[in-house]
Amino acid sequence: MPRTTRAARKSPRSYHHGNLRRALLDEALTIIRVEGVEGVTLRDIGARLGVSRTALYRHFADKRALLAAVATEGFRMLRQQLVAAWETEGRGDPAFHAMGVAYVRFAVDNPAHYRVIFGGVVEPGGKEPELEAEARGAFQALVDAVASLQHDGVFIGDDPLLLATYTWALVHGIAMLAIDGQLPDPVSVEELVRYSFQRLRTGILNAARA
Amino acid sequence: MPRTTRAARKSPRSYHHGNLRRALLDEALTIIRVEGVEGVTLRDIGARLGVSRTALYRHFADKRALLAAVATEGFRMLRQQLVAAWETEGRGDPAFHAMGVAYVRFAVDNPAHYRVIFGGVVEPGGKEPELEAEARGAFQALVDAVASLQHDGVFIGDDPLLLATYTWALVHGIAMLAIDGQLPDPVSVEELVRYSFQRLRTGILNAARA
DNA sequence: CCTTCAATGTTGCCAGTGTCAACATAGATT
DNA sequence: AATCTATGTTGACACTGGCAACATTGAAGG
Repeated sequence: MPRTTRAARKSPRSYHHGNLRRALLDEALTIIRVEGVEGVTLRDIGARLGVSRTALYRHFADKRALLAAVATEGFRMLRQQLVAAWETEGRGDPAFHAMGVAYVRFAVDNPAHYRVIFGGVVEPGGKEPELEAEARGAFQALVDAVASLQHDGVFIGDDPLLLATYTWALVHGIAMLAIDGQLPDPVSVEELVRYSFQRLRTGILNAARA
Repeated sequence: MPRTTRAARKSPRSYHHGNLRRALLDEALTIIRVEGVEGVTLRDIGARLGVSRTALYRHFADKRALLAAVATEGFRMLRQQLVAAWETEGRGDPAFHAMGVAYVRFAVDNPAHYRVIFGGVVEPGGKEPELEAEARGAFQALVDAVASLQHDGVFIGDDPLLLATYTWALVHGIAMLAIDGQLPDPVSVEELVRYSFQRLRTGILNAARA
């Protein structure tokens, strides 16, 4: 006869959790949101889920792998936001601006998560193929938009990869400075984004070419 | 009679080090360069200097304070590089480009150090007045250059603070993507910097205004 | 010169961390 | 019903940052 119900928090099953991997990911993300990456502790995650501290090792190689999975999910969410903004706003010139706003907003709304993705916590070198694929996917959304606007004659006909990387660096830099609290005093994120896209367009738009 | 010479590694004095604060900073920076921030250990630093593991607490409040000092020095070095490029190249239009190149080069040459400065390890919120001052100083070098070029009629007459922040976000974004290994495959840092400044200028230069 | 004292460095100790090895249990397969 | 594999647990270990108490030094003041 089994001891007591000994029910875990999540699932009705007692010993086997059923979907622990998913639960671990969600819990890790919750902690990251509230306390930042530093607050993530394998023991704490286990305790919150009513599970042992090493249960995690049946689903992730180590702590780094867990954070890599969190980063992977971050790239996926980011891509969804970007594509949504692009499609919703009509895949045109204003949609490109909306993409930029959505990008920066994602970082500002999820600063700790964004830092897990880009803060050097996990590197895209060789290992973690899923992470690399998802990263490429997010970037591809931007490249596609750029290529589309080039095709419509809105943007100049430079190498779309270079052009997309250029704009990516810009929004990434804005996002990073913003979540690091490094923006000079009277400058707000919204103001900076608005101004940056204004200046960016003047350099990118075909009409600006003499 | 004193035991033995018991000489530490640095100074001829035995018990008192003489300039331990400086030595701690240098050693921390050396470790950061080689192993990254994760490799920094109070015990290891102490051992390398032939000093106890807690000797550090007579010169820094805690580990965070040590890293904040490293970041402060990083800002100082960065500002020196920027000013040097600006002055050496003649304070003109090409000098601005040289500043950008120097900025990205600093990050690429000292990736781990750069991440200590901007990676959210230490925040510029309230505490650490020296860090904030040095951060402001580095940014001011950029603002001064922008204002100078505006005065000479090379750049458009927008708010210099906004314009400077815009260019800063761009080089910061390039630097971050580069040291994170996130640049898409065939794009090199040098190529991206060159292209970005080309595009940036077309947006910034007064001549580009219809 | 001798005493006193603040600055600086040391040792003992603690809670907390990631991770491994050995073991326990459950659910699926035969 | 017996067996096997996936999944979860317990016990241990080395390592970390940090505190309290103690030790040593060089300088200041009589």
